[in-house]
Amino acid sequence: MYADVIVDISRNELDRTFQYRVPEALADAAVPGASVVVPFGKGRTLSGFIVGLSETPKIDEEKIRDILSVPKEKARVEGELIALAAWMAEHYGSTMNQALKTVLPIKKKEAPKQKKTLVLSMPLEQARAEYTDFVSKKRHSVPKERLFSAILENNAIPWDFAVQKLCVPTAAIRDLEKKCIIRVETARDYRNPVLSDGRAMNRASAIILNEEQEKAYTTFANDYEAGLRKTYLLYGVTGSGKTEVYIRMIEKVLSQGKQAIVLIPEIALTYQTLMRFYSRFGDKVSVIHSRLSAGERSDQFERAAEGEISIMIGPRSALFTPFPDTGIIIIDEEQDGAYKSEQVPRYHARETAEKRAVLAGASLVLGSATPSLEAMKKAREGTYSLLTMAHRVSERPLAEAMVVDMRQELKKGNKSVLSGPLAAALTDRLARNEQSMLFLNRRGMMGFISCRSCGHVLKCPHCDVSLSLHRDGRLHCHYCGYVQENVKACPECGSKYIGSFKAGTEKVEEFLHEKYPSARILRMDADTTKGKEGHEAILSAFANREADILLGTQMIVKGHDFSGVTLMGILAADMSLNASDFRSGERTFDLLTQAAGRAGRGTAPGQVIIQTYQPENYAISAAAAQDYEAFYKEEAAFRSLMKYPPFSHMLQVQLLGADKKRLAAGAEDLYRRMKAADSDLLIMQPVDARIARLSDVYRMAIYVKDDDYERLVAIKDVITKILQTDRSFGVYGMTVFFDFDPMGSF
DNA sequence: AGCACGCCGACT
DNA sequence: GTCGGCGTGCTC
Repeated sequence: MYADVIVDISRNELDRTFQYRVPEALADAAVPGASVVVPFGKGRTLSGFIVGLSETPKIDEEKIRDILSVPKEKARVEGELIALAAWMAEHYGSTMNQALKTVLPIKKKEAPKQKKTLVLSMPLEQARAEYTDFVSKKRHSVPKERLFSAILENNAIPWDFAVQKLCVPTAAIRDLEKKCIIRVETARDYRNPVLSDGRAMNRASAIILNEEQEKAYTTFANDYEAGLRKTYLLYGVTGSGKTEVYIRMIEKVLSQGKQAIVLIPEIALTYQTLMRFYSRFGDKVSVIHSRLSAGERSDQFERAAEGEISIMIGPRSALFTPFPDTGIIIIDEEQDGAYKSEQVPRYHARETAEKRAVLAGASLVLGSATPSLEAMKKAREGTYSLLTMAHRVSERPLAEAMVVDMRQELKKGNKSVLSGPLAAALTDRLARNEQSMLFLNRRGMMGFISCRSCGHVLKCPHCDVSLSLHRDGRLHCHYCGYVQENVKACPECGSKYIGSFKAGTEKVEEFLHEKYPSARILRMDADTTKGKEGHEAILSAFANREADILLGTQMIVKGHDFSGVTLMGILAADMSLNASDFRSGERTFDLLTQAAGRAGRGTAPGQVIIQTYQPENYAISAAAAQDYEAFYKEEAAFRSLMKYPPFSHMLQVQLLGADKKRLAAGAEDLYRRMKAADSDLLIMQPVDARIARLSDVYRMAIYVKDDDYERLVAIKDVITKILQTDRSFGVYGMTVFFDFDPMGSF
C-alpha cells in the first residue's frame, strides 16, 4: 500500500504529492486526511498529509520510503475537506499545503511556536565597520547587504521577516551567523489565555413565523423534503426577521439527523443574534470566534466531528467545521467584506460554501438586507432561488431619511462639518433628552480629490474609479496606471475649493464639545476601543443613556439596537464612495442602509440625516430612499459596462519584492510572458499597488479581466509554471500572490 | 525549504 | 594553490 503525501512546505516547487510506503503496522491509521511524519531528503523528517492511497508505485520502487508514523493526537482532515482544499488551491492560487492548513482544524497539541529572531552579536560600532567593509567588496551578495543593513537599523529582526519579506536565503543567514556578526535567538511565544463562556440558558419556545417568513421557510422545506439542494438568497429588509427563518430551517435539517453551519461576519457585534440561537438550541450549539485559542478552536471542531454538537456558529473559518453530514450552510449578512480572506488562499466564503455544499450534499442559504451584486445577479439569473421578505416584522416604519447637500452649505458660508439641518436636529434631540448617533465614514478616505463647491470627483478616464494623490504630487489610477498632474481648480466649475478630503473623529469630537458644551459625548473608533472590552464598555454606556451623542466609525453601525436613539447623522457619506475601488458604491450603499436602520428602533420615530457632496449619486439617493432595486440597477449597469465582477472576473496578480528596480523589471518581464501566453486576454500593464511600499517591501500588481473565470485560472497556472520552471526569474527576488475578484485594496 | 555538490573568483 | 561563496539539482 502506498500513500500520496503533501509535505508541510509551502513552496510551489514542492506543491505536489510524494509517494510513500505504508508499513503494515500503520495500515489502519494511514487514511486520507491523516497527518503523517515522513523522511524527506537527506536527514530530514517532515510532517505532511495523506491525500490519497494507491496500490501501485508511480516511480521506481527502490526510491520509495516508509511513512515513519501517524501521530494520533494530530487532527485529521475529512475527505470532503481535502476535496474542498484542492478546489481552493486551484481557484484561488495557493499551494495545496496552504489550502489544507486553512481547511484543517488547528492542530491540538502543537508545540509552542519557536520564534526565531536575528540579533546583532557584536557592538554596534564594530558592526558598522564590518558593514562598510562588506559593502566595499567587489562581489558581495545583495540579499546579505539587505539583511545586514536591516539589522543595523533595527538591532533585531524576526527570522520569518528576513526570509519572506527581505528574501534572504537561509544560507546567507547561516553565513553571517558563522562570521559572528549576527546571532539567531529562539524565544517562546505563549498562547494567549481564553475566557470561556458557558452559560446555561432556558430553552425558548417554538417560533411563530409571519406570512412572509413562513413562505420563505416553506419553499426551502419543500425543496429539502424533495431532496433538492439549492442555494437560496434570503433577501429580507432590516428587521424582517431573517434569524427566525434560519432557526426554522436549521430545525428542519437537524430533524433529518444532519448538521448546520452558520457564518456571521463579526461575532462581537451580533451578540443578540447569537443568544437567539443559544436559547433555541442550547448545548447543541457551539461558537467559534477570533478570541478563541488554537486549543479551544480545535476542541470545538473535534466535538463537531464526534457528533457532540450539531450547529456551529462562527466567522469565515467556521465553514470548515468537520461535521460528518452537513445539511445546511447559512451565511448571514452575505454581502460583508469579512467573508473574503486576507490570507493565502484568498478564498471567498460564499463561493467556497457553495462548493462545500455541493460536496456535502447540503443546502446553502445566503441572507442579506442589501445583497451583494454577486448574489443578486445569480438570483436574478435563476442560479440561486430568491426568497424575499419585504416587510418588517412589527410593521414599524423605516426612519425618515433626508439628504443634505453640503455644496449648498458651503455656498451659505457654512464650512463646518455639521450642516444647518443636522445641527438643528442635534440641538432639538438634546433639548428633548433623546439620543443621537453620528457616523463618520472614514473608510477609504485616502487621497481622493473632490470639489467642495460642485462635488466633482477626479476619476480615471479608463477605469471610472477615483484617482488618488501620490507622494509624487500627481494623481494615479490603481488599476491601469494612468497618471495625470494634480489640479489647482475644479475642471468642472473652476472653484478653488478642491483637494483631498480629511476629517477625523477626534476633530469632530472637539468641534462638538465646543458647539454643545453641556452634551455628553462618547467617541468610538479604533483608538478608543483598543482594550479587550472597549467595544462593550462604550456600547453599554451608551445603551444605559450615559451619553447623549455617540460619535464613531463603521463599528457603531453594525447590529446594535439602541431604543433611545432617534437621530442618526451621517457626516460625510461620500468618503467610502470615492475609494479608488470598484466596490466603493456597493460598500457605501450597504453602510448607509445599515446606518439608516439604526435610528428609530424604539417607539419614538427616527430620523436620518445624510450629509454629502454628491446627493445625485445613486448609491446615496438609493440608500436615503431605502431602495435596493434602484441601487442594483445602476450599480449593475456600471459593473457590466466596466467589466467588473460579477459581470466579469478580475485577477489581481500581486508582486512583492525588496528591491524596487528589480521588482519593476520582474513585473515587466512577467507581463510580457503573460501576453505571450494568451495574447487576446485583457491584461493591464503592471502598476504600483495602492500601498506601493509596506514595511520595506515594494508592491506592484497586474490586473487581468475576463468573463471566463477558468481562463483566469489558466493564466494563473501559466504564471505558476513560469515561476516554477524558469530559473531566470529568481534574479528579480519577486514573490507572487493571486487574488481573484479582489475586495478591498492592495 | 533546506541540503549536498561543484564551479569559479579572490586572496596568500 | 586553496578557500569559500553561490548557483543548481533534488527530495517519494
